[in-house]
Amino acid sequence: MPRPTPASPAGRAGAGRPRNGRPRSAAADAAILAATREALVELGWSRLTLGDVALRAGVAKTTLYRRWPGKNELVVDAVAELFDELELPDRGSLAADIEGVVLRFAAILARPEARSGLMAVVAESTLDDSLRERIRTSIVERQKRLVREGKSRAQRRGELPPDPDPEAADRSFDLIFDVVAGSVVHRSLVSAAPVDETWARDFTALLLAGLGSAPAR
Amino acid sequence: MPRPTPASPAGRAGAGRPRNGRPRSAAADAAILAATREALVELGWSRLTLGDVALRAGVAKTTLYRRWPGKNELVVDAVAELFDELELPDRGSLAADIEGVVLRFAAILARPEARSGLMAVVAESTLDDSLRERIRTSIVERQKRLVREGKSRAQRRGELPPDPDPEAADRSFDLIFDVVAGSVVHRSLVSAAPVDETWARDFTALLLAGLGSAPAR
Amino acid sequence: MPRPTPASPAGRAGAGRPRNGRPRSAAADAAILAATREALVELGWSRLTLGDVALRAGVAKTTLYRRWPGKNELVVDAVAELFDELELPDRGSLAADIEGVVLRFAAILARPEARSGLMAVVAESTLDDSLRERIRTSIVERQKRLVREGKSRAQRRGELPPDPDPEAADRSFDLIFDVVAGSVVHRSLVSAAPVDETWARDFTALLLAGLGSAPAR
Amino acid sequence: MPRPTPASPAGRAGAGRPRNGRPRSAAADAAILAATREALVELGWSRLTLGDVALRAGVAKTTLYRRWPGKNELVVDAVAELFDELELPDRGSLAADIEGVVLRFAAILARPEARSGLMAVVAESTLDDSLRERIRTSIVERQKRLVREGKSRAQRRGELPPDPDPEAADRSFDLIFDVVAGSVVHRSLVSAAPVDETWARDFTALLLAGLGSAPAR
DNA sequence: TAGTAAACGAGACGGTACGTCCGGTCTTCTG
DNA sequence: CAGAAGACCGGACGTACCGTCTCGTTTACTA
Repeated sequence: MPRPTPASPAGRAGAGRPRNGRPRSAAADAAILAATREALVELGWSRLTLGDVALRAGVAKTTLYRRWPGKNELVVDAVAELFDELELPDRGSLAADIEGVVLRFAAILARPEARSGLMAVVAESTLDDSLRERIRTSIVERQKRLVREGKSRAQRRGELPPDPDPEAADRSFDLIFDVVAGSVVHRSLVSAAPVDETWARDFTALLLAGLGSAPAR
Repeated sequence: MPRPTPASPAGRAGAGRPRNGRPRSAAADAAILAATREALVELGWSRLTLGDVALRAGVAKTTLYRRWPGKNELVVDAVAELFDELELPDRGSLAADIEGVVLRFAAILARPEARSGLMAVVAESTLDDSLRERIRTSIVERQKRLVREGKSRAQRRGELPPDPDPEAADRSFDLIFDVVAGSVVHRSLVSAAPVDETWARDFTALLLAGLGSAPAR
Repeated sequence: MPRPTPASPAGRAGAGRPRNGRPRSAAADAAILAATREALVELGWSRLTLGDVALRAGVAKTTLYRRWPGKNELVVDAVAELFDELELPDRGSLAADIEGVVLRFAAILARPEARSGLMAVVAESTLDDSLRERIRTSIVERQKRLVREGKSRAQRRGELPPDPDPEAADRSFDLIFDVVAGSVVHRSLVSAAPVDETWARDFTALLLAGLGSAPAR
Repeated sequence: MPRPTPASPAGRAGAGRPRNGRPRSAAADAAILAATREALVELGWSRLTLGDVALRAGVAKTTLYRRWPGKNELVVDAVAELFDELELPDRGSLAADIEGVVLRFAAILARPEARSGLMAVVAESTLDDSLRERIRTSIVERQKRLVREGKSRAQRRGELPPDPDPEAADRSFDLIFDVVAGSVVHRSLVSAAPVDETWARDFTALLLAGLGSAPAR
């Protein structure tokens, strides 16, 4: 969680600025993000109020606006922290690894703060490029590490061939990420059906079969 | 679109009710839904206001509330109409059919009123079961017809075996729907990358390979 | 109190406008002005809050802002009503009439809502011409009637000569008004000393002696 | 102006306290009072903010609060300085002396910082006794010297009889002060009419005639 | 053809949240 | 230790929408 002071002006680098004046309270950041998640659970995105978040965090509204420009940015940061706990333990085979990550991802999506927060900011991002970028860097790119690790682990095991063509590798890489993340999200949020072991096994079977013969073009 | 008067009290059936009094203007419904889509394009879900929709539609706020209970329900109905134009022309092979529907689906998602409207109501539905149900019946179930038709068409062509076990058939049916819809949505809204012919071909290859050996278990 | 709807766009004339829509609640106006005076008593001008006034009046803040542009205008109207109760009963002689009006005027100024309200809006009016105008028409001009009546009554009694030169009459008229009102206000608000019968008698003696020989020039 | 450091804890007198540490900047006091008057001119009392005063004075808010308890007290001190420049040059006759002081007093009231500052603190003082006391000692009592001097000068010239009864003398003294100050203030701030030589002459005539026969009771 | 009942436009209503601003206090670093 | 800087809490500001309500008006069907 070493996410930098959220609203800091991009990059922020090291301690150059804060020479004068009272420094910002470090505790406030954590309290605000925690309060945001708590409010998301109880109220959902649309009924969530910055005044209410400030109240829960024991902080003045001013403090909140000093650090985040608005509700969307705050929610992105609050939700991003949830996904940092995703890990990919080595279960011995590619199939088991995939099933594992699918179930863990679904477990996070089962939490109300993730469900409503994530979808709402994605919706907002359709008309706000800076917000989309914030989501991409804070959440999406951050989790591609899981696909990356699973793949190289499988290559070490010999379950997948090494990448001959780096360009094609990239393409299949992005494809897999979209298929895995998209399918799980759709199943759990839109179809509103459980992502249980049965579904995970079926999905993994489909994906592995596709992967095996997919070298595409 | 023969969608029934939206806020009508479920069922409704034959014209038993409207015995006397001025009937509801049929034009108003269409004007309101069109105005809603227009406002979604310009403002996105969160900045869209019902007062503004009423103004654009040349209608009083009262009229709007007489027909829909709130913003979410209105947006669901406005967006649902967009998806009714999805068709599945017979392109001669299962692969071509899948590529076709993926591209058409992506084309709809490329329209701003669909992007922000759809994701926003999905987000809202995480804490509102009746809204989720409305989405399911108005949008999701409605489009499963495409998968159903593509599948039976492929079975007629002999590209897919007939369903031996109806229970397993249902499972694979839902799985395919989530994979197709979820992957396209994730690619276009979250990854913010284009769903072009290259991607559609790659995705179709992966899916078909998986389908071939999927009955697994 | 036939004071017109306060925020009405100047003049307003008769009932031409309110053809459409729900009409404004007449009761709300009275409740708001009463609540304003109540709050002035308890809090004074600077601690008085429009939100608090709305709360006391059992009215939404919006309603308040729909009728008055701001705190100053509201307070002017609330205070103006207080001065409408000033009367000038005929006590038989000019001296007795003056003493009477001085005491009644002082009695109004002794009420906290008048003290702090009046001075505060006068202070604000030093940088706001429209506010000064509002004070002039709503309060000052309104009360000149007292001087006018007292004077003509005295002329009828033969205590004062009839006005030969109307221009000089105007000048002495304004002078008397400023001297009476200014002295009483200064005594009671700045010097913070009581305007009792003794003071009223002394002041009246001074004024009458001055009046007798004042036509000067 | 040798007014002592305003917020100093009453009395204190000689340099007993400031034994060690950095001494308070003497320049800061003057800068703050000047900035206050400047802000009063531009903004009026209600829009004047302490943060803005500190900024104009080139001083931190902390420094300001160390010396004055709040906005009202600061404004009283800033306005009080303005009235110290009132003098009463000997113009040879009582009538000329009165006309002179009336015009000079009006000239000060014509300055925006005096107009809005003075009336605003008077308004505030209606619910704050300590503020009223501060106004009385800093402004009102201070200027009674003018009436005192004019009166004894007139007695020396033989224009007024010596005071036989000291109690009655006091009463007429206060009365004259309220009439002069009150009339000028009311004419210039409430009636918003000019206090020019014509008005000053009319007013003086009225006052002198009243004074001549006023020994009251 | 008249009556009647509902839908309609307009807009005021009580509320809630917004994002900003200011008042006073506090905490840090510099002189 | 005074002072500059600025973050902090609290709370009012004036605005924008919400969803409801009350009007006067219009438009069909029914009697």
